[in-house]
Amino acid sequence: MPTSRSAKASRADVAQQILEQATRLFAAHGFSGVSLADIAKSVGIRKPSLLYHFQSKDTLRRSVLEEILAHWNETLPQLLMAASTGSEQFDTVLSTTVRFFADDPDRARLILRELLDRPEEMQPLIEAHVRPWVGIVADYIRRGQEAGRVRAEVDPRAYVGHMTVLVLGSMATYEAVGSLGPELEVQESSAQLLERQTAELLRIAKVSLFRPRPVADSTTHSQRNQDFGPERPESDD
Amino acid sequence: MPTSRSAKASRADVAQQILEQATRLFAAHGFSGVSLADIAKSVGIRKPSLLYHFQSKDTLRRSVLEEILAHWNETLPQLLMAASTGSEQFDTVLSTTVRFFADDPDRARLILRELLDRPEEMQPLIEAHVRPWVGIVADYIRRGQEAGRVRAEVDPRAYVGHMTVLVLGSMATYEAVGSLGPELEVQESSAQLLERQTAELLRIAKVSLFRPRPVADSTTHSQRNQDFGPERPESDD
DNA sequence: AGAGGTGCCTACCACTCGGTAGAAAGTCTT
DNA sequence: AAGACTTTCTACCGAGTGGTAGGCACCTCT
Repeated sequence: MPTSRSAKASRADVAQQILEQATRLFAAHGFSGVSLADIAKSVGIRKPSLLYHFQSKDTLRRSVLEEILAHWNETLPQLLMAASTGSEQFDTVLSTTVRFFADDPDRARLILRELLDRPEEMQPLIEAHVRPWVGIVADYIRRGQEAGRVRAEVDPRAYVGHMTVLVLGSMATYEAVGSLGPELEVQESSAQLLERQTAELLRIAKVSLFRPRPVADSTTHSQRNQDFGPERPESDD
Repeated sequence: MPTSRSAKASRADVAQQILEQATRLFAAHGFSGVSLADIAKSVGIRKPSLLYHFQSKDTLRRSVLEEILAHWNETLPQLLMAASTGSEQFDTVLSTTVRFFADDPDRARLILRELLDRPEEMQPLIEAHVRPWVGIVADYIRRGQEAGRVRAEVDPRAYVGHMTVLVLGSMATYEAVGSLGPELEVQESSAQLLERQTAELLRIAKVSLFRPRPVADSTTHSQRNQDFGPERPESDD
């Protein structure tokens, strides 16, 4: 076993570079649209060197996917522990999910591609990595429905499914979709575009979940949020 | 030029079969995940015969895409003419879009893949085929905002973009996403699953657009739609 | 110094890819 | 029946694919 990692490009370092480039290229062109030589070239090595670190192309694909899911499993539970109330937990899951994919849209592209290419293989991964917090959100929604805060017609699990797809799809295609966006003449930066998309996703997710607050009358066209529910833990009936 | 089409498998017939199988296979495995031999085999011919009908693999890809867009351009304007009021037009565009992809989820998969694989190439196609009715919807939303019917914070074009992605993504991955759905023990048929998805998409699209109707108080948990706006053409302020 | 391991390389393999050449088979017109 | 045209076929091509064999430089430990 190696004892010191002083010299340049230790093993883990190269493997990490390969993973990064593979993620980028698979996300952009799909698994079968990228050759091992392409990936090796973008790392600056030859194909057999790549196969020294990952036994096969399929191993590399699985590693890329696992890295994303591992990162996900590191991120969410940690933030979730800080949230005590159900309302905070819901907010955490929602905004963390959106930001996780906004931080690196390649993640969304890659998972979306896997969902399209290998739905049967993704099914158990969804079970393992998504179910737990689907449970948290679903429970919160159910309690919200009992309290009258959440729209009765919402099916908790179906809601989570649709929001997941909305986030994945929006982030995966944010350039093409964003170009439909507001009629700005000025060019928006990618960061700005992503920020706007993120805010809008959160809005849609909340508004399609929570019942509107009962407001006496709405004669003014004020921009006040009428049904952003989770900031108000106690329902009023 | 051919004068009679009596015999079996006229030219157009074979070309149509090729298009259908190519659509199916490209949707399932992606453009680079399918070989011309695969497509030819599923039609029951050899590869050179396929290349007799379509000069190259890329020609075939473009033809598949064009066929879908052509079908789309046949469907929508026709239904749109029947709709007189802005509210009806909005409803038509929304439900037609959802049903167009629910009718054949392969359409959604294929377009989503193109969006991922070739965003630059898709941009002008989006311009040409999506802009017109984005305009209709955006105008309707803007008028709705002036009348106070539509949430002021909605950006019309961004809204259309997100709804498009939501529909595409939901239909493209409806099996995987639907499996997260309600906790039914009974197996749901694909048709039922798609029907449920369709209804939920329409719900989300409307609820995230229209302002809730002012209701005096909501002490009962009635399932009455509180903010399905478009059935009520005149606003009340 | 030298043994052993690590990481990368060149060279090569069998196979598949999209695409072409050109002959054979069918079909229609006269 | 004969010619002309359309459609399909077999055979083949060069390029590129994932993957292997084996050597070579380098580092570390004894």
